[in-house]
Amino acid sequence: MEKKLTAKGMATRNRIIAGAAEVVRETGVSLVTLDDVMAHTRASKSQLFHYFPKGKDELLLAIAQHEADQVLEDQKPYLGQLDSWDAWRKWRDLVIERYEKQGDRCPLGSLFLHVGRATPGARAIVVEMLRQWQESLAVGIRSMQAAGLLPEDVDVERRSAALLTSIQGGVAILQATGQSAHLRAALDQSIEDLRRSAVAQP
Amino acid sequence: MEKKLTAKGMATRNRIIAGAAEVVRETGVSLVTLDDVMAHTRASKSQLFHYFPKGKDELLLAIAQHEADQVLEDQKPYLGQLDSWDAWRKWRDLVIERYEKQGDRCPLGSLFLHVGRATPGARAIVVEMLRQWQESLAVGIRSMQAAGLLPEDVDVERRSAALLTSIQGGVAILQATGQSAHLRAALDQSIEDLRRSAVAQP
DNA sequence: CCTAAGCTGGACCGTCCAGTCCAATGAGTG
DNA sequence: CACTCATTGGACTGGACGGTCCAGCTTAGG
Repeated sequence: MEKKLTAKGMATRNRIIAGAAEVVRETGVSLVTLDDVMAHTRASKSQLFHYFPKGKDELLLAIAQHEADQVLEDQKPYLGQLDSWDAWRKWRDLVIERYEKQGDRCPLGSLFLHVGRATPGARAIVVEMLRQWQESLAVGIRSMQAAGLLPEDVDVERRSAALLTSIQGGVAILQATGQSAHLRAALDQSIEDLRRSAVAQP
Repeated sequence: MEKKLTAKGMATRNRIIAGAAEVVRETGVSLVTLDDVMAHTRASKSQLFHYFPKGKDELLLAIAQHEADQVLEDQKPYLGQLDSWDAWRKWRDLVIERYEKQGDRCPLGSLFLHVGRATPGARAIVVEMLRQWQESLAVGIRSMQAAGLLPEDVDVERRSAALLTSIQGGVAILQATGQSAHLRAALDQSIEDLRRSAVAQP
C-alpha cells in the first residue's frame, strides 16, 4: 500500500490534499472536478494520479481524513477540558460558530456521505472517524462524572452517540436550508437534557 | 408557471415522478441519470423535458416533494395520534423500521441536501417541507400536553426541532456507515428526555 | 558523476450525459 | 372534416470530466 515518498513528494501530496480540501469546502463534494483541484493546487493531472493511483475516490477519502483530523484538532482544546458546564457552553459556541461561518459550505457530513457510499473499505474508515469523534465526546461526559457533576449511571455511550447525531443532523439541515436554527436547537436541547439528568436523580 | 396538461399528460407526469423516485431510492441522487429514469419509466427524453422544462433539477425537486409527501403520509396515522407514551414508542419503531429497511438507500435527506444546494427557490421549498415535518412533530408534543402527560412549559418549538434534527442526523449517519445505531440512540435519547421532562418539573 | 528512482507537464482519449431539435402522432374543438 | 395544440419518439450535439500515456526533469545515493 505504502509507496516510497521523498520529502518533496510528501510535501506535494500534502499540498494537494490541503488545497483540494479547500476546493471541496468551496464547491461541494459532488461538484468538484479534478480540473478544479489542479487549478487550485497548481498540480498536474499526472501528479494527482501519481499520489492517488486509485483516482478521485482515493483523493476524496484522503481529504475526508484530513478534514476529520482538522475538526478533532480544532475541538481538542475544548473537548479535552469538558469538566464544567461552562466548558460545555464554550464548546457549544465553538461548534455553532464554526459551522455558521462555514455556512452552507460543504463540511465533513457530505464528505462522509459521499465517501461512505463509495466502497466498503472507505466506509470502514468513515465508521472509524465517527467513532473517534464520538469517543472524544464520551470522554467529556466521563470527565463530568469524574468531577461529580454528572451521576455515574448516565449512559455515556448513548448520550455521546445522540450528541454526535445532533451535530450531524444539524449540519445536514444547515447545508440544505442555510439555517442554523436546527443545529442550535438540537445542541442546546441535548446539553440541557444532559445537564438536567444531573439533578433528576433520586 | 403552470402549463396546460390534459388528463393523459398529468398521468404521464405522475408516472415519471413516481418511477424516477424509485430510481433515486435505488441508485442515489448523485448517480441518477436521465437515461436511468427513461428506462425505468418508459418515457422518452422529450417527455422528460416536456414536463420538466428546466431539466433535471426541476425533476429532482418534484421527486423531493413527492417523497416528502410520502413520508408525511406514512407517518400521519402515527403522528396524528401521539397522545400516549406507547404511541410515541410505536412511532419510534415505525421510523427505525422504515429507515433500516431502506438501509443505506437514499431517502429524503440526500435529496434535500442536493436540491437545497441547487437554487434559492428550491431551497425555499426544502425549508417549507422541513417545517411541515417539524410541525407535525410539534402537534404530537402538544397533544401530550393536552392529555396532561407533559407540562405546559415544554419548549415545543425546540423539542420538535431537536427531534427532527436527530432523525436527519441518524439517517445521514445510517447512509454513510450503514449502521442504524446512531439513529436509534438519538431517537431513544430524545424521547426519553422528553418523557423525563414530564417528571422533572417541580 | 551516473543512473535509477521518484517526480512533473500536459496532450490525448473514450465515455457519459444533460439538453436540443424536429418530425410524427393523437386528441379535443369548431 | 379541418385545425390546433398537447404529446411522443429518438437521433443528434456539444461539452465536461475521469483517466492514460509518455517524454522530460529532478533528486538520492553509490
